[in-house]
Amino acid sequence: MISEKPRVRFAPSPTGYLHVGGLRTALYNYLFAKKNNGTFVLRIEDTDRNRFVEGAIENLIESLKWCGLNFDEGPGTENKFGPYLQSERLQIYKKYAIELIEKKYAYYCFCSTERLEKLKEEQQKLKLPQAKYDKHCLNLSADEINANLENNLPHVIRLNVPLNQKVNFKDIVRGDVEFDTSNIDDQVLIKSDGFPTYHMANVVDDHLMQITHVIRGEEWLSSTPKHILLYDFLGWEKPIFAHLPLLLNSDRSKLSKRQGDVAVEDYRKKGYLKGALINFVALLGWNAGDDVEIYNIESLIEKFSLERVNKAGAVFDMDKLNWLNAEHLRMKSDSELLQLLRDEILKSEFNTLTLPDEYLIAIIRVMKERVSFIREFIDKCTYFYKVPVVYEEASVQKNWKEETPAYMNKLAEKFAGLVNPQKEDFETALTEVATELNIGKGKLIHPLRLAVSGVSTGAGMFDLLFILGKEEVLKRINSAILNIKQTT
RNA sequence: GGCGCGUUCGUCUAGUGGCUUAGGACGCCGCCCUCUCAAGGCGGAGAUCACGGGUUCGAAUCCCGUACGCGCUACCA
Repeated sequence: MISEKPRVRFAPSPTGYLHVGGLRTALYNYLFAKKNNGTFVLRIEDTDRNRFVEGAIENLIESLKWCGLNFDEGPGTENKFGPYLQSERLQIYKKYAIELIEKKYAYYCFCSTERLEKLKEEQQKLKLPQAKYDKHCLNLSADEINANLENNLPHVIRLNVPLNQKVNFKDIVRGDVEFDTSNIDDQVLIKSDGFPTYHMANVVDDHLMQITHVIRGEEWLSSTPKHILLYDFLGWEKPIFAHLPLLLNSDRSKLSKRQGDVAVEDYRKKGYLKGALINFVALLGWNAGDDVEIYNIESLIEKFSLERVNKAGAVFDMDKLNWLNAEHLRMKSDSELLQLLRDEILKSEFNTLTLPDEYLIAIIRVMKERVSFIREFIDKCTYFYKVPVVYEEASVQKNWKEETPAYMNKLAEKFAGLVNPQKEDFETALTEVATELNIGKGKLIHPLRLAVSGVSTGAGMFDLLFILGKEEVLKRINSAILNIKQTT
């Protein structure tokens, strides 16, 4: 446990949807906060006007909420640390940028993109280890700067990175990391449109919002020294860093849209349960050190620790997600499943049917062990929703023999005599018929299943009969006798 | 190219110097259960712990090097 209450943030840029990698980052932040009685902040890093996407923020928050990762502070919550949209904090960044300029830790740069490009080209031609800004504008006189500013010359503000210094920090996941400032460019802090870059905004906000732990993706590890410099120049206390391993495609490249679904909403639409998605994503890069694989959010909060986060990237394995989905589905109560199934029916071809709760719950009970997705309570047993019109060819060949119609007639007769039959009554009746005909029960069960369901797989035979009810069963048997054509 | 990070079964991982003939999970295969399909139970195949050197009585575990992968190298985040 952390003694002081930690404050962590999930700081996505609103590019249109919540990426599963982002979900994992958000989740670890959330778990860490909840575990340590801390605060989970959502901050929107919308400082790139070129990448503005209409509705992206709403969509992001919607996905987060669906997953159950509710933030304590963020857009819409009134708090002394707001606003939480960086685009609404421009003056704040400007203020600190000016402070840095006054301390000579930053400077105005009036270089044109043309000059910058030319500089880069020349440096590449010289095969320099890397292209860096040449600090040209650092040498401008005060008069020149003022004149340029007065003439409204386009400009940026750059970080004045010192040469030949070591910057090191301790990362919770990676241990000690060290960089040489000679490899760090004079990063733009404030762009010519007045917006800050990520580096400036994230440091200023993390400080002002009193963030204690910066938990983010590994792609930020390389720019952390710039942030360290900024904290030092501004005289601020640094947060603790934890850089998370990346999520990967099956070919070990960074998880991308090209190779499958990456948005949380995609998985939601495909029918994954939020509990399963969370469980799965939590285990991608973290484990408690034991053999437990199934978690709900509470148990994750209880067990989570940043120290047990792995260093290496993890491949997103759909097979395991599917298995987890089935496990989570089975953990749900009948009434929870009923609600989910009703939602699913509304979206299906059976949305006009009036189905009583007891009927659907009966289906849920017999199909629960046979499905991985809610939609399969429909797709894997459509015979509960409609009369079979086609009969599975392979099963017809295997089970529908010359004598079968006679057997089925006999069964139908026996069933017809039953009064308000329960599951066991159907079973007894079938056993009697088998005995009378002097055949094995299988000789009746298989063709009966085909006649009643049209397929060869599914719920137990007598469950099936009971759920459908005597009248429906009789109808289907008779219809099958008329419609199934023997193939032999 | 430079800088940084990483590397245990196909995949997610356990492992922090002797308990390890490297354990679990998903997937795969087989058997059992059984009216089918599942679920469940049992079992199997699957990792020379990237490679090469050290340190040590002893290394997947510590050190060095190499290879490979990934990330960053923007007035994108």
